[in-house]
Amino acid sequence: MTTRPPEAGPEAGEAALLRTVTSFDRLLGLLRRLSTPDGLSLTAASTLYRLEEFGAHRVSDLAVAEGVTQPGMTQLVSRLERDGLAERRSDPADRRVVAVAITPAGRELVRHRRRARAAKLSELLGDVSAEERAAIELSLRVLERLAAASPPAAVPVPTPTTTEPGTDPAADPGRGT
Amino acid sequence: MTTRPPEAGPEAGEAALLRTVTSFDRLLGLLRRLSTPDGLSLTAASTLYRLEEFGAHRVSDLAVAEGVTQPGMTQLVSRLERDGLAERRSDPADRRVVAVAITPAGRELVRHRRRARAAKLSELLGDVSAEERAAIELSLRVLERLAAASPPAAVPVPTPTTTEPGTDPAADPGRGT
DNA sequence: AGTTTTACATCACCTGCTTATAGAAGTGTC
DNA sequence: GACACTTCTATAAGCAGGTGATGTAAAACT
Repeated sequence: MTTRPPEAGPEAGEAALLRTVTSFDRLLGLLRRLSTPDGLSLTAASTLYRLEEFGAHRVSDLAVAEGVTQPGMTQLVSRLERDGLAERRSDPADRRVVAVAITPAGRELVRHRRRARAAKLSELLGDVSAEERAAIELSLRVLERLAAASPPAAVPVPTPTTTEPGTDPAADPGRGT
Repeated sequence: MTTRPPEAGPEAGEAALLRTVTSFDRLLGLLRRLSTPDGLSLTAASTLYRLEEFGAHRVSDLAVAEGVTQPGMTQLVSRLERDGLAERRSDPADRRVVAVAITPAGRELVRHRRRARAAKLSELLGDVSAEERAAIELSLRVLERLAAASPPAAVPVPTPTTTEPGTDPAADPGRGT
């Protein structure tokens, strides 16, 4: 662990990449330690966050965005609906489409979860320097951006209206291609 | 998204923390996109990495280190053993204990996986600036360190010998408390 | 109108965890 | 040195959350 500046040689970057990959594969273990007892799986939480931030989505767009198959997302939406956290709305313009939207209860749970996990994360970051903390915050945002931009471009609702995202019950779930 | 220096006010850190938590919960989706077809779950990969880097571990230590229950780890070890990637050795000093060690085939697979995922990650990081890339590398190492240090301190084998870690078949899997 | 494509749901199945419990081996007590 | 107690791993039963294959209805093409 030499304190190598980022502009080191190219093969040094190669070695660092291998280390980074290892750390990557260990992330799930860390996520498990942050677990909160709200009964929400990681995919469920991420989906709810998305619905809250960007408004209604069609099922297939959610599937791509979360990196699961369409049947998997259909089932997840069914679970969310059963628990009152999301709801299905039919699109009058295209009756094949289902628009999935978050419910007030879903919003409430998202708020609670965010706070609970923030507290846990804050505790976990107790011994971390401000510099490292800043690096974590930056890199997680970058990684999130990468996830959104990667393979088949899972672009959420383009929010064509000027309403608050996710608050418009008639938000157009048009596909994001 | 102002380019705020890390020494900003305390309540600004609070808001950033909430964003960070959200990104955190989305990490699984990103991990799914990196998937390689080697049939290794994230926990399995992380466990193999650990065995490769730090040598033999007892089952319960692995369970703590990976954040799963002891029966869960017993089953994972059984799967690894069935696939020839790890093996159980009995500890003559304490016959309750099982020392789990990686096999040559396991090492081989770890090498392949690391390279395959490094290639995928490298591709994913194509548009990322060197600065952001350095932040990612740093933060992942910090997060890995945090995971290792958090709850009941899952310290691996102290490697009392001077042999290459993980290459000594008789590495003492003494508990790390 | 007939074919093809798109969008979602359903089905059967599997992996990877969980909790509860059992069993075997070490440890401390008297 | 027999007893209770603790520690370590394994087993059993069950559930959540995925997958791939397929069904069904609506839209789009020609």
